[in-house]
Amino acid sequence: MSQPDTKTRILDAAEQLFARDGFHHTSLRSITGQAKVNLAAVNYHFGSKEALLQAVFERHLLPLNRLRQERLQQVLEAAERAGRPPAADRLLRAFIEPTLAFRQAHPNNRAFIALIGRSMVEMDSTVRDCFSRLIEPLFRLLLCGLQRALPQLPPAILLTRLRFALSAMAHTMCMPDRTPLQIDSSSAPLDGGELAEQLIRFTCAGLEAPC
Amino acid sequence: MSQPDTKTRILDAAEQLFARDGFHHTSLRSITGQAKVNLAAVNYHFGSKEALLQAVFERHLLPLNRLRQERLQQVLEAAERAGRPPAADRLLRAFIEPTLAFRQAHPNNRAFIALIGRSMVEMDSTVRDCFSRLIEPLFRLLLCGLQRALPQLPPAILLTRLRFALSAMAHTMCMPDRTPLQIDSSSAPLDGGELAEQLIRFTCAGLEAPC
DNA sequence: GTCTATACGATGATAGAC
DNA sequence: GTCTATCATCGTATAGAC
Repeated sequence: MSQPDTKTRILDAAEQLFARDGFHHTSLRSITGQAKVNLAAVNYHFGSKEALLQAVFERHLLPLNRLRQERLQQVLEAAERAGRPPAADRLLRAFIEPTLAFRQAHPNNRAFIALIGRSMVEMDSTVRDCFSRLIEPLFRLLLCGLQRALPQLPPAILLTRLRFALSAMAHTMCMPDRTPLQIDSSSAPLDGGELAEQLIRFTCAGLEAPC
Repeated sequence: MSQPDTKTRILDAAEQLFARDGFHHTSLRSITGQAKVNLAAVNYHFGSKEALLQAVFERHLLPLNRLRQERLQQVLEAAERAGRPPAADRLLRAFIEPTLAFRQAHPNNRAFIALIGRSMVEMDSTVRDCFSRLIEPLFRLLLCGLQRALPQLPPAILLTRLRFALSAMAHTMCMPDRTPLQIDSSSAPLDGGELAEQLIRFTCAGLEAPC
């Protein structure tokens, strides 16, 4: 088996280490060490540590976002044809299911999805701004669909509730079984599919609560 | 007006800068610069940057947690006396309202609550571990109360839903009007009290959703 | 006890030789 | 494209003044 090229080796190492240790706790020296390339190769190929983060995001997030956007638009168009508003749970499902499918498609993808979850709730402006640029068009589409699904909610209320829902989603993606509660439950943790179902049920009930 | 002592000046500066820029983007030099103390004063008074973070947490979180614990126990005891399970929304309210009241008690407290919100969703293990130690007994009490309020939910499901709820709470605390959606809503943002009401309504509906 | 000045090793980043 | 050398800045540690 031939080694992937320098750029790919750096991306692979960075994705894994960013997801495991976080952006700021990952040094370029640890990335280049694991990728078996020279320290300066990162700056040559990507320009900076921050630009490397963006490249890591774009490699998988652009295709994944295309998938989610297609699913969302299918739901919206089907509702349009039927002459009734889309169902909130179908919209949420169109958003969540491709993410889960991607995560389960390959063992390496777990690290990427964890990184995405971290980034959705990241307070650090370096990481958050970089991620926000890539994800916001999709969030906007979801909000637009939910406005049609739940026309009784004032826009400000819906936006607030969507933020609640996205926060819950983010945590589910990055730490399916740990935080913010570290409590060691005696019962077995939920598997990926069951967790996604619970997430959809929870957020849907919250979004649809009387106003 | 006499200056507060060195230790307090460091705590004040650190609290503000940690909340604004995050733990890792705040250098000890910027803290000691703003506090107008010598760089080495941090290590003398607190031992390390991480120990300083813990001191910042403890200064306000220990009293606030006592308040929240009292409120939670009042709800639990009132239900006990009435011979019926506590209401989920009362438990959530006992948790959220003292937090909001503290935040509105003094302008400087806003930075601290933002820091707490950041810490609840913090991926970085330095910040999260330090914070978790202080907050987990309270989370445990809340979980315990919710188990009585919602006995029909299997423990694993309830724990999962509580994690969803806490994630939404965390974001509300640290960024009442911005993230993860940066979308500039045309409608006016909700004020603090209304936001808390929406949060209680959302999380309560999610927790009580059929299983 | 408090505080200051200063130094150390590691980091992200860059310039220039090859 | 790659690598070595170098830089400013980071958290930390310590010696010694007051």
